[in-house]
Amino acid sequence: MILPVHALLRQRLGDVLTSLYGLAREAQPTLVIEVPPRRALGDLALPFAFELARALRKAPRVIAQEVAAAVGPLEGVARIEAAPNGYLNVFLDRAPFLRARLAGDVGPGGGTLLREKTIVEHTAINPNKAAHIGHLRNSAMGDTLVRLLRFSGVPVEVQNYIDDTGVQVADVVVGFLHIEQQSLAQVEALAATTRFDYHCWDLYARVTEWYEADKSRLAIRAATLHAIEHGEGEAARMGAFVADHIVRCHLKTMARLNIDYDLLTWEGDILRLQFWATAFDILKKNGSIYLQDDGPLTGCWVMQIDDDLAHGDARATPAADTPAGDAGGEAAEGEDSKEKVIVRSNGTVTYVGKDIANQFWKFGLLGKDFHYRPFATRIDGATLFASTSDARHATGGHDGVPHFGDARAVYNVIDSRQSYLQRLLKQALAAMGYREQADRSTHFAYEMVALSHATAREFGFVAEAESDRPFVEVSGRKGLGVKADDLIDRLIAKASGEVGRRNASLTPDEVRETAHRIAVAALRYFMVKFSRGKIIAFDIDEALSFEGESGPYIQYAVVRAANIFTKLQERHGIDEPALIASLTTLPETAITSGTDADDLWAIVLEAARLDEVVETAVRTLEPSVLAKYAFALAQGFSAGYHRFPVVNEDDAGARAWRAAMAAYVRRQLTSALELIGSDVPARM
RNA sequence: GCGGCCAUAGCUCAGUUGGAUAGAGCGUCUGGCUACGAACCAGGAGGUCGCAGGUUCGAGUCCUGCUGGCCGCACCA
Repeated sequence: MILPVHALLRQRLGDVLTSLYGLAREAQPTLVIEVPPRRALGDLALPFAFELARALRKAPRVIAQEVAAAVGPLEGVARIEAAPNGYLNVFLDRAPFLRARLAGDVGPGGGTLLREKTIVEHTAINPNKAAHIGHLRNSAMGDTLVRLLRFSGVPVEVQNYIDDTGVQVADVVVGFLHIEQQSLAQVEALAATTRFDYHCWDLYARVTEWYEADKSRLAIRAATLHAIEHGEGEAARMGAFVADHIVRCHLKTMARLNIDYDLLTWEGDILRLQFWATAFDILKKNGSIYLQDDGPLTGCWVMQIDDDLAHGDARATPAADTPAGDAGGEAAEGEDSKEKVIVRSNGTVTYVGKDIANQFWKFGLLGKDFHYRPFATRIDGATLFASTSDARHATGGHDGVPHFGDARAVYNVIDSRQSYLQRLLKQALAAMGYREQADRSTHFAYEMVALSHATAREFGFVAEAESDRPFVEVSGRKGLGVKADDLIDRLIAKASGEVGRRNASLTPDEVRETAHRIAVAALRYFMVKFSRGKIIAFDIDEALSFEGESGPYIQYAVVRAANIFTKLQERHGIDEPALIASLTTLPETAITSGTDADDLWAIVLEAARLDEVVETAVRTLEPSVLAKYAFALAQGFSAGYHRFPVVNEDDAGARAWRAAMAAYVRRQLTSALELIGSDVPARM
């Protein structure tokens, strides 16, 4: 871990800049710390002298020289020198650096993040059909964000929002009742004996066609939706059953990928517990929304869309936010001002309204709470809770029910097509005067997953494979897409073949377990290796490949590092703790002098940067930063693995320091893989 | 029309508080298993960073304009 070194350097250099040039902390440039391109130049580099050159009327090189001369001894730092071009280069004390980290003296910590309760909402799949590949990007990104935050010491609550009262559930209910003519009892029997989520997948596509064949049938959908919203009759009971059962299917699918949740929040509970009514009162009193009495939106409660906010962050210039309350005035001034309907003229609330209520609740601003019930068992054996409207089913405030909601920061993991609506949420908070909450309300947006042409063809979607675009869009509505479980199954099957071929001594169970771990690494790495703003053209062959830039490549590096210690034990009778202990007495030249030493050390230094990389990943909300880092580190290790033999090395000093490098890389890569939700098999 | 995102090697992508010679995977060509496991490694070829201005000691990165592509801007969610 490198951040403690950064902190030490910033502290001391800040002092030096003050005493040398009379610069107060506020007057100093941010002390950017980077890694020089080659180890011979140093281990850390600071370019602040360039920035100060003008203000101090001195050449960067002179500043760097003066600072270097004034720094004095610093723990863990071998020397600091000014480069001819003006960089200040820092050389670390290599052997003590690695010893301290292997001894566990330097763990994660020292970051600058807000360590207060944070809610991350992700997954939120409509509970009406099987999860598909597109959903996996959401869940993989969201879960990795959660792990990154927790690694950084932030307490996180993971929520999965379940839209059990929406049109998509209604559509499947329509399919069962009107196309398949099934009773609730028959549907229950079906669910008990089939892949229910797959059945609903197909049924949903049929319902879409059924509507298209006769548009008048859309009235049935409207009636069914109304019945579900009001909890009336067979349709409502069937809707509840479908949602519950499909959610359990989704949980199983996600659990296969090491993804789970603290709480399921059900939209139906938001309705039944009148969360909206409460939020509505607040917004009305505040003037944030008002009844439109003129024009096409007559009879609707609408919210003024603030153009300043529409541009991005709800950053507050005092001029921009003070008069927000009087938006109730006529639209006289704003030629391009818009209104968003929150409550329809028929009195029903839109999705935005429900979301506003939910967002208020997440921040503890609603003055109301759900009841809670145990819903399922989590991966680690703990209880997954779900919201409920019924106090009788609730476990109350005792029995170990955590205090849900009431967070200081909220991340909503939702695809970028919903950016506009997510901005409305921020605006609603800001308009209410909850400026801080608006600022800490973050839309974690990402682009969609499409299919490559080859994969689209492979799945038989020929008609959709237009040639003018580099990818084919998936559509749950048309049943066009790759189901998550199918993909996971194929990955496991493929990996099983490989593992079986390479490890004849493994039992079938061991093969399967190993293949599963490899499949998870492959899939989850693929889902996070691209930056959020990129559309992924999913290609089955590329995803199934375990070579090159992949999760399994990283796992393979860790397995090899582990094997070194197995062999060391076998041939030299030395285990990892003994080896680490021996580092204090053996010569250090293998890591301190010469080209080979520089290259060995470079791998160690890179391994130490995990905490720095995690901080960057969180600051930029870009899990791909971690993925790329883990791959590069594995790559560095793999190269070193060929160049620096351990077990076959005769020199005890070289052997020990090389092994120490392997031990540290192994630990850091294992942590990095954990952050993308992947375990490391013992063999592969 | 307004707003957001995207444009870097043949293909897919990194390059993240502006910094030292623009990197990686795939593909392609050459070489390496008498093994700490070749799911690997070494090396070659491959780039006017969409275009034009601007800011700066320094721009793939920041600003302005433009071009091309995608997505939003519902009394759907």
